[in-house]
This record gives sequence, structure tokens and C-alpha cells, in this order.
Amino acid sequence: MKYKKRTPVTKITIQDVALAAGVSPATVSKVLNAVPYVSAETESRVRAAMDRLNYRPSSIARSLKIKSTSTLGLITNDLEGVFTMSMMRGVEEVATQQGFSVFLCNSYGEAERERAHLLVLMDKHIDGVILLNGFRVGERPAPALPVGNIPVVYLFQYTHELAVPSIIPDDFGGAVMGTQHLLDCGHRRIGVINGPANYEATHERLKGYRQTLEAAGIPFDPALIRAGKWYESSGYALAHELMSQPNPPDALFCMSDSLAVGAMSALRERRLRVPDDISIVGFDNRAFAAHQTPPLTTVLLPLVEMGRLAGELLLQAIQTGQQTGEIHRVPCQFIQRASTRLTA
Amino acid sequence: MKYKKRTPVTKITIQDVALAAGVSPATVSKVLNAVPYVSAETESRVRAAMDRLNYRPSSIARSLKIKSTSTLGLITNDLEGVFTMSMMRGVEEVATQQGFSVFLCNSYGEAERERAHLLVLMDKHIDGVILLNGFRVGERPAPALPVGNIPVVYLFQYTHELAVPSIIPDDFGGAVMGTQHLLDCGHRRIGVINGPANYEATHERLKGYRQTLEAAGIPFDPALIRAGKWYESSGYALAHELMSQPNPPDALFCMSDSLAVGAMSALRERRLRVPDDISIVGFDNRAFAAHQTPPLTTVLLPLVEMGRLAGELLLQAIQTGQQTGEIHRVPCQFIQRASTRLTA
DNA sequence: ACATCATAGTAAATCGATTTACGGTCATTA
DNA sequence: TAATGACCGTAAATCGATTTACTATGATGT
Repeated sequence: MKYKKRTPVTKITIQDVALAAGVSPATVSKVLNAVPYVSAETESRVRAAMDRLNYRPSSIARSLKIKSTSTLGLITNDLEGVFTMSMMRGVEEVATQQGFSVFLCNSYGEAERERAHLLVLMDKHIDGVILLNGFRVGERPAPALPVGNIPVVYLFQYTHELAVPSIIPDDFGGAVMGTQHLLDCGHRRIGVINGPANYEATHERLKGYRQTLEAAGIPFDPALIRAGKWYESSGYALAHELMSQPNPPDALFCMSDSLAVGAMSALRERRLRVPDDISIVGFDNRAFAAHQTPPLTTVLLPLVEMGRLAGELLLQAIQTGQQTGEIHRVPCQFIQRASTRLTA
Repeated sequence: MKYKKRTPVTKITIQDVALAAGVSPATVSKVLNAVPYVSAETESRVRAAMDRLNYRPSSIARSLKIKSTSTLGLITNDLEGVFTMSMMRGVEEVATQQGFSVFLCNSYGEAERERAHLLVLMDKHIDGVILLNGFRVGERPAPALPVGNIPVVYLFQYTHELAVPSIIPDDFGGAVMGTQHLLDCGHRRIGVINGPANYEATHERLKGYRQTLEAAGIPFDPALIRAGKWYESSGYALAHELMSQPNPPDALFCMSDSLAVGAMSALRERRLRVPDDISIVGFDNRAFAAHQTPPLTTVLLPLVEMGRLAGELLLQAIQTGQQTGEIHRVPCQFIQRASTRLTA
């Protein structure tokens, strides 16, 4: 049990550096900010003084003057959500590139907390906020900003009501890709295992499936469609349901990888081989999709890319002071693996 | 596509409020900080002016003067780790209570990033840092602070080398609880399915098991011990291994809930009923433990409590300017559910 | 030789709060 | 009546940077 009395650390200021380098604080500030008109000789003297004194500029003082903290806020409904982290990584990537930090806040889905976080963030003078949420149809958009007005972008949720950019995946397009691939493989009876109806994504994806089918001249058969929760257990149960019909599907399009995993275990129980007897396509491209047997063909939800776009749009809004209320649909990406194959 | 030109928002300052209330800025500051010697009448006039103008004090300006940002940094190796979020919740809870915010950073396990985050946090003048990591034996502790010296606490990892408080679970004690419970149930051949040897926890837990056994006069039998990864698949495989021995165990102590779930499915395959034919105890108390059939008896890893303690110790260090290098072992908690029962 | 201009550097104001030291009131006490 | 002291309020310095406006110097062009 050692004790450590922290020394009062007389913070090195720009003044100290100036003194040590024999110049004025203004000059030190210039080299800090790469402002022209300081001679190479002076600059190196200042630089030397800086690291001799181990100087680190106070971003607080800087922020006070220039009115920017170089910090973005990111408030999420569910920090533990399976998609959250990937989007955050995208945001952080572009933020870091431009010298911004990201202040993460978890609202645990409570409007109260979200408001409180927003308030604190604004008091801290962050430059902009990303509101990150899973969206459900009928749910009202996140509350308008409580005070002031700083740039905001909606991520993984959207709104028409605010003049704020929204970023969502192109679920429709993703479903088109998955369906088209199964058609290309030669399948004609493609079953669908979908998620719950209170997610807008489920409707978009079903629409993509349906339109692709119809474009190929194949009639839509409601008997091939099932919906449940997003999880494995639903996939398992619904696959059994679909396959025990008189005229069962020859391919399954599962609207989440979890559903697909559940479905695969049902198929295994029915002694159906994937992809020899039946093809299966997932959605999301979760990490585990690649490690299934067989590795799952799936549609990638462009989470990192969405995060990047959110960061870019926000940074742009901060710099230009303008933002538009557009809805950006980021395209999905088809990932071919081994759970599908050309039929004879 | 609506356009929104953000108005330049002339920030309301303490001056404006002072003017509006007909007092000096100093007086406004006093009511803001609940400093005595301002008359009730004046105070209410100031308060009125504040919310008439919708005033929010600039925490930047405040921080510059008082040299405290009321912000804690929390750097984690793995934001997605299954235990991380619970600990964070604990930290945030006590921080919020005392008016502090928590700045979350993910180092993705890279020392480089950790250092970078640390630097940024210090530049932002946060008041203290929590370093949150899963620890493995032989791994060196997180790097010493790069610059300055602000209070630090280690969470879910420990060090003797720095005069910094560490907080870890009492794995030994947890294992004692689990083992004792199985003994109390009447079991005498208790199998162990452990995690990998490069986690210190596995050794502590095995020690707890062994000492409890020996205290009860039961000899330690190495044939009953298995170790693998922390995951379900290991639990499944190792349970089969243990149960196919000539003299199989009559109870299983799995050192993670995932291992226990895997083990239970192996037991199911062997037509052994839990808890009628064999008892099983998990470790961690993950969310899914309660939803198994039967619900899993387990040992709770006190993550939230650990987070709280980390927050308290850090806040304390910030306030007193002193910290000790103690290692705090937070007790586990035994959670009785239905996967164990008294044997005849 | 003189005006012009590019370059280097500085003094001082500023950002928005907090805090110290001090100046009035007014009631109480000697 | 004068001194004391408890209250209430303010002026001004301060935190650590940035930035504007200005000065000085030397080079260039005519």
C-alpha cells in the first residue's frame, strides 16, 4: 500500500514556452497553428522549447477562444446493440482523421436520459451530435434539440420532420441482391423468414424480394413468407414450418443472420443439406456468418460505411454551417459464401 | 430537401444575465454556484433573468478558471466485451450522481490507440481516468501515464507496480461459494470445466474450488478437472469428456455461464436430467443464465458494483489528491436457481 | 534615393466564466 | 455618538490560449 501525493503540477503554458524560446506568446501560437510568417529558425527554437518543457496546449483555453471543441457527441439508444459498435467505428474513423474526438453517450433508450445527455453535451460546447438509434415504424423521431442549435445527424433512423440528414441502410436494395442471387442460382420457390413487422426494414426487404420476383415473372406466393423475432429460435421454428408444407421452398432468404443460423439447424434436423438440397441466404453479415458450416452467403449491412457517412455529413455541416434534410440510403453489399450454389 | 441556415446564435453569457437582472456578473456567478450572501430577492431576479434569456453557463469558460472539467475518462480494451458495459454502467452511475460525465474511449486492445486516447483526454483536462481491461497473467499492466499526473484507477485488471488502486472480482471467493453450494447439495464428485490458463481468474477459481473441497475433507481429483476456451463449444465438448469417464462426476461447476450452457446441451444428449441426475453451476450470471431450461444456478460477477467502486475511488482521489495502490477484490454473489438441488 | 511590399515578430484585446479584495448599508453595542 | 460587524454587492484580476492591428526590417523596383 504505497502512497502517492500528487504534485500540484504547475501546468506549462504558452507563456512559459514563449519565455524559454525568447519570443512572444503570439509567436508560439503561430507555430502551434502553422500560421505563416515565422522564420524556420524561430520555429525550431520554439519547437525545442516546447518539448524541452514538455508542453501540451490546453484545449480548454483554445476552445474558449475559438469556440470549437473539436468534439462530436454520439448518443445511442443501445450501446450494446449488435450493430451499434460498427457504426461507431465508422464515425470515429472519420472524426479522428479530422482531429475530432467522439463523446459517446448511452441513453439506454430512455428519452429522459437522452435529453440530459444532450444538455450536458451542449454545455460542453461540442460541435455537433449524431443520434444513433434502431428505428421502428411509428416511433417518433428523437426529440428536437433542447437548446441552441448545433448540427445534428440521424444515424440508423430517419425523419422527414426535421431539416436534418438521416442515414439508413438500403434495405430494399439489399433484398433485391439476395433475391436476385437466389434466382440466378436457379431457384424458383424462395421462402422468406422475416423479422417483426414493427421494423421498417422488414417491409422494405419484403418489398425488394417481391419486386425482384415479379420482375423475373415469378408470382408472389404468401405461403412462402414467415415472420417472427430476429433471433435464432424464430429461424429454427419458422424454417420447420416452411419446410413441412406440401410444396416446400427450394431456397430460404432469412432477413437476419441469426434467423439463418436457426433455419440451418432446422434444415440439418430435416436431413437437408445446405447448399446441395437447399440454398440459404442471410442478412447483416454478422461476424459469425463466416464461421457457420457451410459459411453463410449473406447481404452485408453497411454499418461502418454508414458511420463514416454520418461523420462526414456532420463534419461538413459543422464546417459549412448548413445542413439539408436529406435521407441517405447506403447500399448493402452481397457476400457470396458457401450456403448457396447454382442448381442443376 | 429543406435548407436550414443556422443562425449565428449569439451565445448568452453571464454578462447578459447580469445586465438583464441589473446586477454584476459576480453576483450572477454567486447564484450559479450557490455562494452565500446574496439576498433572496436578488437571487430570484437573477434566476428569472436566467431562464428568460434561456441562459446556460459555458462549462468551457468555467473549466478554464477552476481547472476541472467534471469529466472522467474511461478507456477500455474492448467496448464490445461481454462484461464491459455492466462495469461502465456502474462507473457512470456514481459519476452522474456527483455531476461528472464519463468520456468513453475504445482502444481496441491496441497500446498505440490507448496512448493516443490518453493524450487527448489529458489535453481535454479530464479529472481522472479509469483503465478497463480484461487481464491475463503475464500481460504487462497498461502503460504508465504519458504526461502529467492525474488520478487513475485500474478496473478489471490490477497492478502492484503503480501506486494506483485496482479493482478485480473476488474469483476465489466466488468459486468457494459455488463449490460449497454443491457440497451442501450433497455432491461429492464435483467436476470442473474451467477457462483458459492465461486468465488469472481460472487459477483463482480452481484454488477456491480445491480449498473448499479439502476443507470438507474431500480429496482433490485431477480427473474431474477440464479446461478449454470460455465458450459454449468447450463446455459441450468437455462435459462429454468428463461424463464418459468410468466414474463420472455427479455435479458440474462451469467457470462461465457459456460453458455451462454448452455442458447442459451435452448432458441433454446423454439423457441426463438437470438437476435431477446431475447438478450444474455456472459463473458470471450473464443475462441468458436465467432463461435456460432449467434456469442456471450461478455465481454473479459483481461487475456493476466494481464499476461503482472504480468511480468512487477515482472521484475520491480527485477530491483528496491522494491515492493508494491497493487491490480491491469485490465479492461475488451466489445466485440460486433451478440447475442444482439437494440430493437424497 | 524613395516609395512599395513582403516578411517577422509583438502588444493587447478577447473568449466566458470565477474569485479576491474591497466598499457600502444598516442594525447592534459600548 | 461612534465603533463594530454581519450582509450584500461590485470592480478587476485571472485562467491559457487566439487574433487583430501594428511596428520594424530588409529587399525590390524605378
